Amino acid sequence: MHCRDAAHLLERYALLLELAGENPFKARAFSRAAELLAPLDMPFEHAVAHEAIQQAPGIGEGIRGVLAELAKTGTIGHLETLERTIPAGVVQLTELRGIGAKRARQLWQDCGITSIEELERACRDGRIARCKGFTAKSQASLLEAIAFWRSTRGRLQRHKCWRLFDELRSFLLDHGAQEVYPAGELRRGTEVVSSLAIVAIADSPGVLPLPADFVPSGARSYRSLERNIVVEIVLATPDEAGTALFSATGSQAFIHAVADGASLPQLPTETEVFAHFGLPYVPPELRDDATLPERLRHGESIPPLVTMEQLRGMLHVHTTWSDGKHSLEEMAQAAAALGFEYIAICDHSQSAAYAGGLSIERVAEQRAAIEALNQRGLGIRILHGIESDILPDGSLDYPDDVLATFDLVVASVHSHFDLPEHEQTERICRALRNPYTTILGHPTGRLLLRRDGYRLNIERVLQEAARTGTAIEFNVNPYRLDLDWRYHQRACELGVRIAIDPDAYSTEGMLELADGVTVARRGRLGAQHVLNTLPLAEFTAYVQAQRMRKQELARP
DNA sequence: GCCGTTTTCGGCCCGACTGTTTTCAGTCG
Repeated sequence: MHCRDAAHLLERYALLLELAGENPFKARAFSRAAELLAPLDMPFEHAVAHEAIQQAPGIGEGIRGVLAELAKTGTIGHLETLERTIPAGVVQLTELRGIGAKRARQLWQDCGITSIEELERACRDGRIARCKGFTAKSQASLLEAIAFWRSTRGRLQRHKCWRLFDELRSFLLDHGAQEVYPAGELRRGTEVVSSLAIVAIADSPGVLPLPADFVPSGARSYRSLERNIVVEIVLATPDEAGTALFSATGSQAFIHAVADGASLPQLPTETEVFAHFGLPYVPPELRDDATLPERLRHGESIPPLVTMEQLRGMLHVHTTWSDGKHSLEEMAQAAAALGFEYIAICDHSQSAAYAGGLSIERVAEQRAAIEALNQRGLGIRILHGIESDILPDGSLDYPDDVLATFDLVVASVHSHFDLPEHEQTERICRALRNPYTTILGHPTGRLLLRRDGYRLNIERVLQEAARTGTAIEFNVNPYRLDLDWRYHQRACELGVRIAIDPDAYSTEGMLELADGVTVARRGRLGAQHVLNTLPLAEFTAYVQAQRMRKQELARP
């Protein structure tokens, strides 16, 4: 068992304990153990044998026993018992916004609700409003939460889809496939994925076994509806690999525009498929644009899109100084190993108490720690940044003399999401005018398939960013992918630089940059539009020039 | 369940928001 699977079971255990009415802090203790294990990339059995895990803070006698049981038997007996006593539908209730373990338990025990479908019927019949602790108003908001839940079903954030792809890829490679490629939306870079397409290459694809849940859906394609999203596997020989990949990648409208009614020739590479139709190779990220083939035929060329290799700086990462999982040194070393020239540590600021935000004293201590590491030399330059909360009035979270000590400032909204659009916009614009704001972090605050962004006039924000010379983040956390790629071209038109940031809480989080670059390419970003493609010297000069310019602007 | 003691109980990242049980509990970030 891999550590991440063990962590998954422990999280599940924590949730079921709480649904069973146990002390929430007991559940939290198991949840913390899961958080400890989740980032470890090793077999769970190895991790458990480690002294560092056995003696880690938060791991005591009870949890040690559960870990030992899990390592020995591959399961947790008590968890299995809970799975039998708590209906699966009750567990699912917690997927609704505004429903935690307490309320799910209440709906189950007091109102006899054991699934989301039942809850919906009960809300429509007005029965929930009569339950203790609920009213007509909460009944209405439950219906809203159910509608939102339904609208997000059958779609996955990209990292979850990659996990599913990796699992199926391993299976196919183990069973005789020579190569396995992602296609469809995952390859095109859509921010969420509703159907996963996979192309498996084998000399004799007819004899390739597939997981049991796949049934035929075409001549050489198989489909499963038994996962969170629709999954399609297309089998092809090496000679027809290019065509299979081209077809499975889509979009359908793009394929039609390329082939213009003609049938597709079976060819080994996609480049040959495009050449057959007199076109240059079109990167998958641009293949939602069905008018592109026609424009290419009329002489338009494909813009050069940013690549992972062009990124020089890893901006906006967290460490154990606030709520990150890895130390300053571990994060810096990991970024160095990925070939980055500089890394900007941006832990949370003092108002973010829930995330261990840094007091002014801690800021100074962290600065000294970073200087010491830079003295030692880790093969990467560490910049001292901060992710400063934007306070409700639009000011930043430290006085100017403290802000001036940072090498850069990412300013982000983490509270008061519900301001009216005009107030929220003005709040953010005020933060943009702050001379020390280098980058506006996750500009809309959306969490994909979880919550919409705050109400905001994005055009006004982009214009103020342009006027003040402030960069805007493209936060590649798979839940965020914020600023939405649809606004990237507008930002570029206005001359606003985009910072492609991992917002990583662990060294693994840094790896999400590569996939984030795929999504950024969808917004047609080129290296020249991206702030952190600048070499270190130019980056620091940019920050200095930006501060001076803003101070000029601030003068009456 | 874990932890640290003003050591064997009483806290548990902290503040905002929401709805309503009008004085707080549940949820969220």
